[in-house]
Amino acid sequence: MAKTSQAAGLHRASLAKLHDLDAALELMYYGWRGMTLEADDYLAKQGLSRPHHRILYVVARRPDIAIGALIEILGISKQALNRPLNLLLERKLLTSKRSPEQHRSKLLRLTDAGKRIEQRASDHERKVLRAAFDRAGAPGAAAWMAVMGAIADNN
Amino acid sequence: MAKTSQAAGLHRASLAKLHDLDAALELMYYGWRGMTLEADDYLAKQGLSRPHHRILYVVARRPDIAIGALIEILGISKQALNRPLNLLLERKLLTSKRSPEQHRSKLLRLTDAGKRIEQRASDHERKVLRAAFDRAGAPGAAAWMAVMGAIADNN
DNA sequence: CCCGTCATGTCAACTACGTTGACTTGAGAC
DNA sequence: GTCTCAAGTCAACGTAGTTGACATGACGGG
Repeated sequence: MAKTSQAAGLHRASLAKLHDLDAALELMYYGWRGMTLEADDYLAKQGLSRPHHRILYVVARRPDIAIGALIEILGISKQALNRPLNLLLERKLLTSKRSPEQHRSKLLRLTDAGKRIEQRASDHERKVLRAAFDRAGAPGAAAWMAVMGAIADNN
Repeated sequence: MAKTSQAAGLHRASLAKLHDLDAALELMYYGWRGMTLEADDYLAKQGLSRPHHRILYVVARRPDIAIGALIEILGISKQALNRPLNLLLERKLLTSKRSPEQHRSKLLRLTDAGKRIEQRASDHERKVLRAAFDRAGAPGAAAWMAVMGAIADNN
């Protein structure tokens, strides 16, 4: 796994603004990085990375999810899922059991160790968001959510 | 170059919220994707991808930037910069000239074709932001900027 | 004039993350 | 018994990044 850290900093570059929305555009870039920086650092120390976290995050919120459903949510191929998923199983951060009746699908679930790592990694991200929301106040946070929703739902 | 497109859609998955900030966390993820989806699609059609766009974006805002400075802003190694940069030069989207006095550095500049592609790709991203800001109104947009700034500057 | 340094360029080897295509295995349904 | 479905696996590939080592050309000083 790569050294995703980069020493945690990498000051925002100051570039001339050619358009009125350039500042916003760059904020999206640096915002993503600001949110994920510490989490990626923590994950790297565990020998994990973002794809592993994505799996842990989804399984945490959908216990007993089948592999096919996980593939669909993550939007990657089963071959791409294979490697990180197996690592998580080997490390016993996830368990897979065959469903009692639907014996052809496997149901994924976090172990306690898996839950701990998922929570700590996500906590790093939530901590950053919480600090920003606290500074902005509830109305600011609500506005942020509304704008992000509109951006996310662009199709 | 990969098919970054994925048919432009990939509905947001509905996951149970374990924490109050999970919704915000997911919005950051899907927001980034929502903003970049069409731009990546456009770039893929030009046989380019995100790293190329990052180069074009920076050079557009820092004409006559030297390679070393570009490397620093992008935060990647010169070896990593090499491939995409050379492609852009070959395609004549960028020009490089040696500086008159400081003859050891090379100065990068966009050609007209480079400017056009940079602008169109960035326009796709700005279009998404503009739509979201229009829906939220000026105060909402300002709040979004403030929150994103706080998130980005987390260290 | 030579030497060191600086900016750039390039080669090789590696890791990670993703793709497509082809094939296997095991379970269920008819 | 055959067909289908979920999952697993293998091979080959593309792209994006890394580190390490080394070459080249320009400049500055002794």
